[in-house]
Amino acid sequence: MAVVEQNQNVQRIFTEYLESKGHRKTPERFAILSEVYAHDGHFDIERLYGRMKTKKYRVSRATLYNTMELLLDCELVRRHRFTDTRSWFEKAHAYRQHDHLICEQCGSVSEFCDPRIQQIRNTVTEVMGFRVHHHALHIHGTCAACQANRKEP
Amino acid sequence: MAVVEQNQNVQRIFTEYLESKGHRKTPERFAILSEVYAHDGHFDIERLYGRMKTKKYRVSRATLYNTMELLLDCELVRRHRFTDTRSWFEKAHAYRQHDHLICEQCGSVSEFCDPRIQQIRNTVTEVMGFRVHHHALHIHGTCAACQANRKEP
DNA sequence: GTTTATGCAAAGGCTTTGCATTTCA
DNA sequence: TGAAATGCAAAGCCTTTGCATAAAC
Repeated sequence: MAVVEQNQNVQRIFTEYLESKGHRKTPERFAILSEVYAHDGHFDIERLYGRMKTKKYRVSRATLYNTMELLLDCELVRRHRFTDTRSWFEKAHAYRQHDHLICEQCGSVSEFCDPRIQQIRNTVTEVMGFRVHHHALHIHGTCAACQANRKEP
Repeated sequence: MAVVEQNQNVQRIFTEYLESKGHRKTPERFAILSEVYAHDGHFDIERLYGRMKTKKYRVSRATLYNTMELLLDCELVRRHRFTDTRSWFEKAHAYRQHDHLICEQCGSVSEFCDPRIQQIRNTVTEVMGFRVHHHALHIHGTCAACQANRKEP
């Protein structure tokens, strides 16, 4: 899917969400959504703030926090808590389901997919009656690069 | 394994760890370890502080934070980041491997086991060369009780 | 006797809140 | 016009840090 096309798609989803909830369609909200979808990978609020500040659109941190809540609610964005206390986000659409490998040496976060996780989700619903909304599998350890750099970490 | 027996076991592990690292064997550190192992389930620093304060042994929050780092390092304790920013801990020994179901309605955290997660860990190592240390699988959704309470959350 | 750990209070970092101003509907 | 969102700054919460005092070795 082309970038422009995807952008139109998520803007439409966000518009419908805002209308259904009776929220206002402010330019700040759409500028934030657009900036979020302009990049791949993870980001925190400060990085998003910096990007918008330097580029084109200046918004307050408060509005960033507020808008991220909306984007989380309509599932256009996902939130992660990795090892530090702050929140990390990533766009949720046009990104297949994936999980994360977190290197304890260099702090890098990489992605992987495994279909068995879906089976586990199904089992949890069947056996425990838990209605699954989403999941996060974080695998901590040492990435291949760090293993190569020093033999005994 | 009896509680007293388990306590002796983890105290021995902690002693050996402290000696190997050249750290001092202070009474505060062992009191904290003992209190951590006196309860099941998850706790945050404030709860641990409260328990020790009311009961018998008063330690500073700074010492709690410092000691938890030691207990994490020797793997007598595990740290979790659930939905809020603070850290949650639980004792690591005499607790079989398990993962967590987090209810988005009531905030309750329950546990489950699934052997397929071990297979996923093995695959990550084989395919991506990532040396796994530990993992955390968090499944978010609605618990059975909350589904029963209100049909449409 | 040294060196490390503790305890207290202050400082830090991320996030939330309060309120005046602006803006969408 | 009236209600809601923005922006700024202050406050909150959890955590880390600095430093004097106490204690382990």
